[in-house]
Amino acid sequence: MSVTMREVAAKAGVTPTVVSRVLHNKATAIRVSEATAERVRQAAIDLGYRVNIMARNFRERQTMMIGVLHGVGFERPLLDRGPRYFASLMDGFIEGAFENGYSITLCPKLLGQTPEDAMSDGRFDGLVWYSTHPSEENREMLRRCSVPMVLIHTRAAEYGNRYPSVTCDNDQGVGLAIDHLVELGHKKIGFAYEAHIPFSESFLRAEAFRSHMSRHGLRAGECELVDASDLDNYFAQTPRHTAILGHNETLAALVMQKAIERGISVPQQLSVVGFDSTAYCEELSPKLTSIYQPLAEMGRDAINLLVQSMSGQKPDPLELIYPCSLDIRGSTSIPIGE
Amino acid sequence: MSVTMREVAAKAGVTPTVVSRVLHNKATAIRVSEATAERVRQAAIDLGYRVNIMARNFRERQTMMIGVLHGVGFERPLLDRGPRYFASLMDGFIEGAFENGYSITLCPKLLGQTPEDAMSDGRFDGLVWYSTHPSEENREMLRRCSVPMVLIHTRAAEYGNRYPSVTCDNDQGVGLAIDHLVELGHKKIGFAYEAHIPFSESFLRAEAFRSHMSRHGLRAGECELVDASDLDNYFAQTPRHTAILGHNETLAALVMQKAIERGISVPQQLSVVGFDSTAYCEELSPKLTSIYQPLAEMGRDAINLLVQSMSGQKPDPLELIYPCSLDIRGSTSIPIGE
DNA sequence: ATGAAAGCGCTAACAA
DNA sequence: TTGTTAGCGCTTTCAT
Repeated sequence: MSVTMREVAAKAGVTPTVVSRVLHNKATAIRVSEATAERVRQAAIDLGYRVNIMARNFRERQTMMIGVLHGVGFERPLLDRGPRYFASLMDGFIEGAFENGYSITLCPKLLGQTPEDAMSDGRFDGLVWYSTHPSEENREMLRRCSVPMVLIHTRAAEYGNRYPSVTCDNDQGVGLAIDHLVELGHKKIGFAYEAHIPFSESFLRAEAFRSHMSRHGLRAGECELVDASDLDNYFAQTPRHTAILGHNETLAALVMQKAIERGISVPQQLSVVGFDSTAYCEELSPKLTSIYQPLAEMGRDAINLLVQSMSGQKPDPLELIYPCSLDIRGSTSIPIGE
Repeated sequence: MSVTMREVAAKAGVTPTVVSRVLHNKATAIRVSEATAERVRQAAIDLGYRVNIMARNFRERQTMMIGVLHGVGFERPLLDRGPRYFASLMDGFIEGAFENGYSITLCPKLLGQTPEDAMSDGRFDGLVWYSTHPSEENREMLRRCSVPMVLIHTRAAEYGNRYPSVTCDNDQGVGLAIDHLVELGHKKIGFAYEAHIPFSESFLRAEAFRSHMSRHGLRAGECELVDASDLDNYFAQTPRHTAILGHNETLAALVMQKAIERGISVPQQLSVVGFDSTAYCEELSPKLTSIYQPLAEMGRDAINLLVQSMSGQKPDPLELIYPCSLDIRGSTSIPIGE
């Protein structure tokens, strides 16, 4: 197989301990004579020695790997097209991890049978949790997790401040969107979300929706909540809103598509606003007006919090909350006939 | 720390050997009484036991991880915007790896100091090599690599058929582009590439360019090769071509941008064709006509070849070559005044 | 059906 | 300055 430390030691006429010290110890505390050290280094080169990282990781109980549980609780998204939420996050993860000398591993469900296994079997020094689905199953998973973790789109408090978190300011972001629509003259505004998939953030955003609507003296009752899985029904009659805010860019895109299929023109007859504002919004037709959250930056900073946790520090701050902005594109305009 | 096998064994009143057999052996050869097995399983659950994967990997000399050396020999590309070459490949890698129970790790250069380290230190069961930069440094790296690898965009023969490879049919792809331009009526066609970055494929594509030009009886001398790093100069005077084929989508986009900056309209005054045809081509204005290669599929199949290598089989076939097609978009039209 | 023993390659505490 | 020893947690012969 490949060359081990023992062989290098033999060739240099020393013990493996010395080889380890010469090759891998911090320069300060080597305490090996330069002559010996040189002999060892030469032997290592001659033999093409390379440390067995798995042996070392095993002994040191660290892997320099950060795991991203991918597709747990939702479909695995594509990177090369379509909604770019995950791709944006990944860019941030990669940047943050590489800066700190960590690598990023995308981990399928079946690795180690259950996600819990992948989380707790020593494979990773830390984990990124970006599933926004707070099912009992997922909560239980987080509870049992024994490695440092950072939460994205879930507040630290939801899990007893056990893990640091990175979120955007949903309330403020939604406020921007409502303000924009109200300024355009909209009064009948709906909020589309997936009723059967309880994203943590859809509650927050729905709540923000209600509060900002009422701030403008607008109605935001049951009728203003549009179930995304029931859009066909919704559009079967003339929509009861002149504008719809989607819980994320995927949903907003779906709303646009379904509306257009029904012959409802966007933005003339229906304005649509999304949440996320990635490059995907630019690809849609019309281009989607969307609330921007700095996903790549959030991903990078999440890794930095995680790195703090992994090195035993208490992450400071425990929560990072990013303000949103609004990217106005072609999917919003003044409402018809007003 | 976390629960070890020894503790489970103690609780169940057996030895670690038995625990290992019960919990991790293939169902067939367990050879443990059902009563004991049940006791062990219960003890494991009670204690929340989870195998230490690093210990196992170390012993078994396998990691179930596939490494993607990322940004070696080129800038690390973004996933969420811009040229989507790497994102498309990644989608394929992820799909192929997950299907086979492997995870995908993106590995920064600094991991283990040199890329060679990351390649040969036992971290990965296999590697994907998609750097198309055949520098002497890179060649040396491949030579020293001691784990199974699959090459993308580099033919197996370039490295003595030591590794399987996945490529597209560059000649056929370029042929499609030239045919398209000639059909439109173009005669003065240039090929843009980065003269100072010797991508393996730019030689092949340049060669294909020459051969297909001459098939049509068109000139393809030095003047038809446009150095992408010198585009400002090229466009300082009226371009000597009515159409330019870029070595990849990034370059083609750059050609378009530089032309438009100079007030040369695309496609009216200059037709542009790219290579790769990802979603990025749709984002450009005008949308970029481009040679399509099925990157995601290629990535997935590359992993499958790699998995064969990793399991000790000779990959069959050793080379996979994919035909290209041409996606005609808005960046090509009939030449002006002809 | 179960156990004992060895060892994967490395590093660190301790000894010389 | 160098060596000895032990052990990380697991799996696998080889006994019993």
